[in-house]
Amino acid sequence: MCTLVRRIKVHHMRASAMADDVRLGVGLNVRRCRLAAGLTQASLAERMGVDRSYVSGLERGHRNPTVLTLWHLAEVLNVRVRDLVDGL
Amino acid sequence: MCTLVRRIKVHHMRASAMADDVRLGVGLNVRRCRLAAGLTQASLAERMGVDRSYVSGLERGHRNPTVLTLWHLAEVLNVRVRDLVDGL
DNA sequence: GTGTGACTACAAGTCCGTA
DNA sequence: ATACGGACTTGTAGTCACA
Repeated sequence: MCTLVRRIKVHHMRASAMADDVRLGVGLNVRRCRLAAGLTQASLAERMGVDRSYVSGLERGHRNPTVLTLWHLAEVLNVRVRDLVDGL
Repeated sequence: MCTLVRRIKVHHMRASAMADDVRLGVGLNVRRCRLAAGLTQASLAERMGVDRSYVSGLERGHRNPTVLTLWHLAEVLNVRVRDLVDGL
């Protein structure tokens, strides 16, 4: 499981900090694309067919979305998935 | 463009077929990058700290990895996450 | 218009094996 | 060296009421 990942992957940084960075990076990308599209969290959530609170948690880096979720986001935001993982 | 065509066709396809396309797309990208790095599934799995059977299922499009998993893959494969979501 | 904790269902990911 | 499966634990998806 992920405990193994931690043991192996800790080179110079703390594993939990890296994980947070990744999630927050995606969250900020989502927020940037959402605002660029002129959408509120509520309207984005409605177009995706998910709850607004999920979008909220996502943008704040509290969620670790799957590639399927990223793809749904990209569709609604009219961007590529790669734009949502920018900086990673 | 391919992505645009896909986005249009989406309205006429079953949702599960789209999901399969996304998962398989990631799987093929992973396989391509892994072979380019000269790694076996076993060595990739070991370096990531995940089970080898997971890598197998991933490359065959049977898995829906999270962004954290994609990031771990990218690190070990020495590529960017965007390279793993190429074509999406 | 957004942040948050608690919640259930189901998928992510493990560990064992087979071929 | 890889595909594939079963049974298992952990975590994500997705929701809700309330701040």
